[in-house]
Amino acid sequence: MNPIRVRFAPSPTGYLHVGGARTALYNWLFARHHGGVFILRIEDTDADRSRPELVTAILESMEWLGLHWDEGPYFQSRRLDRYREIAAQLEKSGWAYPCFCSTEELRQARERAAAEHRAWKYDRRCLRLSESDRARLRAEGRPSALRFRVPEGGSTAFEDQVFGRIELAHSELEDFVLLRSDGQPTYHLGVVADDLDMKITHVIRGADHLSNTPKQILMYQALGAEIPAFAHLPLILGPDRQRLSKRHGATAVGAYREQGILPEALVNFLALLGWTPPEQKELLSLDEMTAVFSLEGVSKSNAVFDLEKLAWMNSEYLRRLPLPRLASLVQSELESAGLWQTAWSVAEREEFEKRIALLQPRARNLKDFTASSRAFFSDEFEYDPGAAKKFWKDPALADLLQALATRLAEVSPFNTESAEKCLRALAEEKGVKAGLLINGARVALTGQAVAPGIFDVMATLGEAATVERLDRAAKHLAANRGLG
RNA sequence: GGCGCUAUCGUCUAGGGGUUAGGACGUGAGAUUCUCAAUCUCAAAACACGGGUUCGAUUCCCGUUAGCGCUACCA
Repeated sequence: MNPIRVRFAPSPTGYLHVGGARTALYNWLFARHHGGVFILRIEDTDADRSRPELVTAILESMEWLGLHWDEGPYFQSRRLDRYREIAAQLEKSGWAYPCFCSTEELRQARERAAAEHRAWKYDRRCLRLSESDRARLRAEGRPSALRFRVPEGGSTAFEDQVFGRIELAHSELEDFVLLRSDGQPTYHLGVVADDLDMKITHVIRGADHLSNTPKQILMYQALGAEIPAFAHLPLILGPDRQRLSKRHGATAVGAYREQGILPEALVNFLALLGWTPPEQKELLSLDEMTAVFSLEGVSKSNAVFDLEKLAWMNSEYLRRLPLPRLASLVQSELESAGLWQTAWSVAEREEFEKRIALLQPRARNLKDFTASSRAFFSDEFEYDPGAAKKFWKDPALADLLQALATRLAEVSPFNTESAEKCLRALAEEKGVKAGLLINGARVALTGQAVAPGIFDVMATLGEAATVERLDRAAKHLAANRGLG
């Protein structure tokens, strides 16, 4: 009867990274699959590390991925009174107590223990303080944090939707801090209070919180509240099996966007990192995933982020992209590369789309259009040295390309077929292999060793540009030959 | 160190008491060919180790090892 409510709760201490994005995605899919509500919450209780501008960046990345939220974003920084209220409730019922120990003395105690290879946890000395001790310390102006009182014996267990039964002895837990001495709530207080108030039914988050869960369950119990279901997700690792971090290169969602990755490709790739759809289908849209998503398909072991597979998936999506959408994406690329010519936006839109259609089957990412395919959108391009070395070796090429330019200038109508007929006739006449002319022309027309079929390139570029570029290359070759 | 979790090709994974251990990415070979990609065909590639349980374990149990996580007045 209870509607399903889930949340994604990033903290604005960095950009949205791929691990967070996957957590958001699974929450989103779970909500959509069950017709539930997906809530976005910003956990910005760490005033020192939280940066407001990162909130905007995170929201943008979510939108870009297509993960729209139904409620929020809620900000923890705006709910401080509520946390203090809950803290007070816990203190009143004896589940929490003030701690006057300074962070400095605690740090020293911890270090001493570590040096002696002793396990250490807070010794609860402040729990033993009498009312009068507390009153005295307060009168002295000693600041205090509020600690949760973990039950002495026994253990707390729960049934994780992914990992199964998890149990932790209370002796392993220390009396953790709920409220810092400056009155700011800690993560544990924030999450529990929010998940409670927001009526979250399923907490789906990274497995790094697995060991935190018993603490939170203890808090739910202390508050007499209903405990939500938990589902922890295996972590995403770098190629060295270490937790993904900056030194692995791009980890932020935005960085992949900048590299020319399509959001649907990234989403699909991330979905498969730790989840297997029925039938093991690889390419799925958000809608298809929604239809079959289930926590049962989630894996228990960490997954390595494989850039190669992402690149492959991106090319699959790029090839399937409807032309108008691809065209507008390429337009943005060209604009930011300073290659956009406004004329294309109106009269020559069709011409523009023809070029994109020609390039589309080979594109691996959006950047290809402004990099290796630059010659299709600008007359200013360089001859790739590797390409020239590979296909411009033959000294006869200067004359051959010049002849080709001359011949092609007379072809009418000029199209794929007529251009091919013309080139092959010339090759035969000169007694050279067509490939020599073809590959030589490829470098002349595109500057690259790799490009679509040369006759399609010619037809797409048009007669004037084709002739001009062949002529230019012939002169370039002749000049360089002269220099020996 | 303590506690927790995990363990199938290089990577993502399917499977599960008896299978030629399946798929995808990547890799290699071939076909095609004007380059490259795509496409098609083929190939190499895995049950971490040791004990049990069992007629039979990759699968179930225990241990070892390894990896990861937690062990903060970070989240």
